[in-house]
Amino acid sequence: MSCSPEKRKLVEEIGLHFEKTHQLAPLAARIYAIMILSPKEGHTFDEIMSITEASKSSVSTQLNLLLQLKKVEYFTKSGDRKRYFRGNKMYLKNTLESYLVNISEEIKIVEKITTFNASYNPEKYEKIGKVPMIFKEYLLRQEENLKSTITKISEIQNK
Amino acid sequence: MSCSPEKRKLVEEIGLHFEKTHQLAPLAARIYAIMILSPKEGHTFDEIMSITEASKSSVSTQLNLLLQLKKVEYFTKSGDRKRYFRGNKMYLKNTLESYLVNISEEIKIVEKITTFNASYNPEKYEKIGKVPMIFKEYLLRQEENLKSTITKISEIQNK
DNA sequence: CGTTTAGTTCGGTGAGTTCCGAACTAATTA
DNA sequence: TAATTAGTTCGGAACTCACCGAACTAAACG
Repeated sequence: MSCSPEKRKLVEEIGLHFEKTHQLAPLAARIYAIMILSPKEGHTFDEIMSITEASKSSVSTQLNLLLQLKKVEYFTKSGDRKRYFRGNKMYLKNTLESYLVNISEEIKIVEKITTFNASYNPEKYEKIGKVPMIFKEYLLRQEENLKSTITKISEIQNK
Repeated sequence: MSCSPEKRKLVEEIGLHFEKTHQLAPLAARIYAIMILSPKEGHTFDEIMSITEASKSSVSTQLNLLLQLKKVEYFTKSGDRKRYFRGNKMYLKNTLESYLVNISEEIKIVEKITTFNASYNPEKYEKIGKVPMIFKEYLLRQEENLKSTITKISEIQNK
């Protein structure tokens, strides 16, 4: 049984974080946390059940969701009917790519707001001045930061 | 009555965005969107009711929530019993500051994961190599970007 | 063949959320 | 003083969500 109290505590904490940042149900977030904390060897379905203390059906549903989202993958061992689940090796890259989508959405929203204000509230728009522009510049820098980080990670993982 | 079909559509769209990014109920998110699209003049309670087509009680509850979160503020006009609601002038700065909190949390989480893996899974940790380090560098750059943007906005708004 | 293993699928259930109407309050006006 | 205005508060209806148990399937084993 591979679960120290320390790991259990970390699973709880990282789970809470993943619930927010990846918009996952509590159980899915905890399963994902378990995967991240065991980078290579993989866990069986039963191990996940016993660590999370959740039911078979819940583990099945949430695990399939994580597989579908490509946050988790599995491998098999010959002469062993079980599947071994682990975090997708590209999980950090995938995380960054989803951040990139969010940033692009936010840039579009900011553009729509400034366009609207410029044409419908020109006099008020003048008063707000440079703030939306500075915000957009911030978003563009962040987009750049994300893109270059994704490239760096890809270079390492594809070699 | 200050509500073109274009504005209504934008309110819907930005509302959906705010629901996710600010974790607000649909109605609260729409009210906040209305405030952002009218930077200065302010809307009365009744205007908000008629734009959102929501009930008095719902508008009251969600508006008070937004006031409490300092996303919205109000002013009054002498000889007029109504309150005029508008987006908090510091809303972009406040938004960025909440991002900053999230980034700091994420940095802590990444540190905990790498520490855990370094001590409990040293051999696997070796194989993942530089990826978590690159991720942390990305987060630190983003933190820096946020901090300098907040400073810029403060300089403009405090003068 | 019957049984075990490794899951999946279905029909709830309990908790939480979002919104509403109705009754209320507190200040203002006629 | 009665009525209006500008909200607030309360109780509940309708809905969603996360999870569960029980019954199921499909492959492998004895």
